[in-house]
Amino acid sequence: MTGTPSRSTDSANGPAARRSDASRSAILAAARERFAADGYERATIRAIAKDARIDPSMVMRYFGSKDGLFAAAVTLDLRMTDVSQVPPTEVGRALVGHFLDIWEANEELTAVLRVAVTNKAGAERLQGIFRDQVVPVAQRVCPDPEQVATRAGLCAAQLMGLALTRYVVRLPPVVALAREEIEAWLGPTVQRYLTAPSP
Amino acid sequence: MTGTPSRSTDSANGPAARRSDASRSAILAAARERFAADGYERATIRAIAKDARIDPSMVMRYFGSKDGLFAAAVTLDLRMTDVSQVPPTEVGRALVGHFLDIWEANEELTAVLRVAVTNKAGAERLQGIFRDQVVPVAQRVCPDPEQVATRAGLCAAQLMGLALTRYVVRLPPVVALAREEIEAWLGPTVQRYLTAPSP
DNA sequence: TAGGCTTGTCAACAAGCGTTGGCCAACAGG
DNA sequence: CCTGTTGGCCAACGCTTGTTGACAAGCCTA
Repeated sequence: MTGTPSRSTDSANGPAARRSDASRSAILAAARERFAADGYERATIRAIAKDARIDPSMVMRYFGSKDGLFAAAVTLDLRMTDVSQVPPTEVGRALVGHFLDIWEANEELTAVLRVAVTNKAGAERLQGIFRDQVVPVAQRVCPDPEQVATRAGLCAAQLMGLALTRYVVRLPPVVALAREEIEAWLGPTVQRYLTAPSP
Repeated sequence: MTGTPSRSTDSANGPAARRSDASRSAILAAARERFAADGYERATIRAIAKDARIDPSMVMRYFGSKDGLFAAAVTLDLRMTDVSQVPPTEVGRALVGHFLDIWEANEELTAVLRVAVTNKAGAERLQGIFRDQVVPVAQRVCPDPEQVATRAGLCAAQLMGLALTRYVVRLPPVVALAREEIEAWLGPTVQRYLTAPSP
């Protein structure tokens, strides 16, 4: 998999592959899963270490503390660059679909959301994601630059509400929705929040 | 069992006033506050008891366990009966306003939301509130009886998303919104989810 | 082969948790 | 008065948590 562990060239090859990389990534994967399923407090270092089949003290050695582990495990990239390529009237629907993709691809967003609710650092992480990744996208579709933040916030409220009810609280009617239904219902909403004239 | 410590009339006077009622309600108030601010795990019995200026063991005596305390502290009544009195075209806006009222009147809804994210019993409590109090209201405004649950779920997603971003995660642009702005933006959304033809 | 990092195991620590039971003071009814 | 019930505090229990340090085995270089 890793091919050459690169003992020789260390200069431009990134941070020098270590023998423990397998353990590191096993811990990170287990951590993501536990944080997503249990939230911050109930995702214990001991449980994560057990999932990764490793000693809890190794988690501490590699990541310093539980906070450090969370910071290392949850680095979220929404990959929202291609929004300018869809027709302007379909931006809402495309964004809804994109978020559904991300939400179902892995558990990182669920982890962020769950942790953000009970942990201050988690909430700040989510605020940062919104500021650095959501607002800039809204900036490209939104007419009035003064309203960008507000409109992005409205979209976030709608999309995170969907995620909350569908993936976390699991309200039965929201869980039962098909992908196309979600796009058809929420697409126009997001579209309006982004582009409609201010009411 | 309980005997009759009541001084005078015990027949139709409810559950017989006790000498400890002041302590009981102090505990319940502190519990609501802590659950809303910290979520289930971090809202410790010891902290709640300290807020209520009482010994932790009394909390156990009165409410049996931490689960029992949560069940007793968070009994949520959305008071959603008067929806039939507003003009049918204004139902969405009225509902948004009503929820803002409830959310800002006390901290119970925030408590339910925060606990529902990390605690299974909390999630079931929220599902019950949705089933028993939200869906029936939608039933009265919604044309097609087969779609009532779906449409109620969509409204819940939008409204809980607002609450999540405004009162829990505190995204700055959402916190900054004025009440009229929220009603103007979300009202039409909720209205559409409830009454517009299925897309 | 010797010596220094790295990776891993094990046992323990202090702190905090929910929970329990015993004890004392204040009250109530006879 | 005495007696039983109630309200309250205190000290402790068993357990789990994040975190630490000592120590053995493995690898790499010299």
